Amino acid sequence: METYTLRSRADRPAVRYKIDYAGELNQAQHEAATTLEGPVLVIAGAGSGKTRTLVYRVARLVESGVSPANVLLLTFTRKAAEEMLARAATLVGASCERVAGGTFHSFANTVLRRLGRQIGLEPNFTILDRSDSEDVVALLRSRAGLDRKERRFPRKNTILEIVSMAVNRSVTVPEVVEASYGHLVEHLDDLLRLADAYGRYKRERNLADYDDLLVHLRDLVRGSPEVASHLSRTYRYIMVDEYQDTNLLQAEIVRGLAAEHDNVMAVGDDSQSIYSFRGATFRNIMEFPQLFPGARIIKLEENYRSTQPILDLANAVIDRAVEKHTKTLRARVEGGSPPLLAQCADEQSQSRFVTQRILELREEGVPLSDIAVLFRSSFHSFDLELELSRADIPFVKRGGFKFIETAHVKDVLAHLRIVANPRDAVSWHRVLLLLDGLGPRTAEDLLGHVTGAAYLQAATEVLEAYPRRGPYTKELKHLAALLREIAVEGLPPGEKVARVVAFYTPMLRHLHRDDFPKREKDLEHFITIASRYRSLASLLSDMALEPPSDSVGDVLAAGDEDDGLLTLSTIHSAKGLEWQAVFVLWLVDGRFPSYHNLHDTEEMEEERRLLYVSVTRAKRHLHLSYPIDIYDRTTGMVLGKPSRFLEGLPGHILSETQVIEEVDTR
DNA sequence: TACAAGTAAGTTTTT
DNA sequence: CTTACTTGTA
Repeated sequence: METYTLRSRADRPAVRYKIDYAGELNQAQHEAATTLEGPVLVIAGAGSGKTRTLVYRVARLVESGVSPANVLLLTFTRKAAEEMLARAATLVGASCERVAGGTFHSFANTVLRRLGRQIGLEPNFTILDRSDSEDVVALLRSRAGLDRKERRFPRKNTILEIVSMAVNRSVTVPEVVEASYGHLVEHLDDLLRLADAYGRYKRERNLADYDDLLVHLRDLVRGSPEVASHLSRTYRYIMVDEYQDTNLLQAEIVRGLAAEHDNVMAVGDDSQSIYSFRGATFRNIMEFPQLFPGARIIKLEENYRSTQPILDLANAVIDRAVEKHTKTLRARVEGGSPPLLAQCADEQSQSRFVTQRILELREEGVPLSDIAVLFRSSFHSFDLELELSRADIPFVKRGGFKFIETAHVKDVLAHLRIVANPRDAVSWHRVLLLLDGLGPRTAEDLLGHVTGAAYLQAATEVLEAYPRRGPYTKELKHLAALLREIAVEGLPPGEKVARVVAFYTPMLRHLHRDDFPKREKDLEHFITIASRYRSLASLLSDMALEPPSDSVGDVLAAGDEDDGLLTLSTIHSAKGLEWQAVFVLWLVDGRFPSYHNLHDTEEMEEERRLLYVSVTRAKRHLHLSYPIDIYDRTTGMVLGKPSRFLEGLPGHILSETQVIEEVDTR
């Protein structure tokens, strides 16, 4: 038969992009943003436009015709994901907001609510936060009779640290004890029994702690080929930000999710790995090419954030790291002067120095919202907070204690969690103890009956029919009525919270006679937060995974924002952020680096990276400060030596100054 | 026996 | 300010 040839359609348009990718990104960024298929590792130095690159890559994917629903963006906080997607949306359209995004934990939560049954997890499981987990451990410990004082058995906090460390580092409990808790070796058998009981307890009551979310998701993608393949086909393009702060479990999850396509872009900076206490390891970055053979590696080294003198300090700090990884930041921003190192007589003087400099900066036109004060530990800012209030400088504090972790908010939450998961013994326990005359013994007896009930209705009937008599008999009936009331499907979450608060307020007043007004305000605030939600389930998940970090003070202060709020933050919570002016407090050996980590090289290296992260948050103005001759009561040490990370730096890197008192000449 | 209230000490970083 | 332990009370 003869043939007739159709000519190829030369005029068929290749995808036409609205965005000029080559023009708006530098060469390395462009390569990263436009490489869509296959594994890619992006080593992104601080301020190198990593976020910008990710945003453009999302846009590129969408412009190339990939459905947003097939893209997964895993970030360190949900806020980071939201911001990136919003920016991508302004580039190519609102559909970008349909990209799946969030933290590993929140992603795991979503998937497990849908598919958890495969591994024996009911969809209404309750997420335990750290203090919930501690409650469980305390209960199990006393049940096992391990709280008798002759044994000097470790505290619940320590027990959980060990168990959690084992999970996140993917090692066994004995290995953790041997490596980091040598003094507890004699208790190893009991620890193992307790760890075992803890796992069983959670399984029986449909509870999951933070670690479980990751473990379950890992098991899901590893244990069941159909589920893995289903997920892998849903999420055809995966991006993981802050890869240096992922742990082995998370790497396994990524590996499993990408099983069908290998389309993974991991972005990170080994010099900014600061979460090893959570099991994170920058080895994940190093080993990415082994996990994904054929991975393309792209380095972003040009810094668009800071002036060269600031980067000189950053480079000098990280240059002395034991394991250094070949990356030198080069500034694209002109000018700048060396960072200031201020020696202060005492803590007061440091606080006043910072306050005064902030006021000067504001005079010079730097808005408060573009200034931050960073510190190693949350409590390092207490004195400064007083000084700032005196000077009428409004601020928000990130990191440290959150409003959601206060006892009264947790009490209210516990009622709602019972409704969501009637088997949640932790919340039952908490709620029952609130009743007058009802203590741990009675609560446990009641729990035996209550959590056997499959439905809330049955559980409330148990409360009403409880045979033992006490001052609490009537209150149990009230509680039962409340729980039934807020279990009604159609009632909006805000209203549910309001009813619990109404029920709880008399107890609050009784429990906290001295300071209940402050706490009542927190609860009102909580009602407001809750009314933003459509479903109780999403409210509860968010409160566990992405709790609002604001406190009552912040809400009030936010009213008068002429030039915004000053930020106070732990270094950990400052990750990924930037400001025109940055202050770093307490650069004293023993505080920063923290005395906890003085003995261990690995941990000392992490402290060094923490300083690197702090320094690279600053765009133009950087102030480091330290008080001298501080007597630290908890350790009995006199802290007087500047941080070892600043020792022996070339003279021109820092400009050193001594803060002195004005001489009163009146 | 079970609960409440009072006293003495310990506090990194976070999902 | 919270937690663990001690003492006091019904």
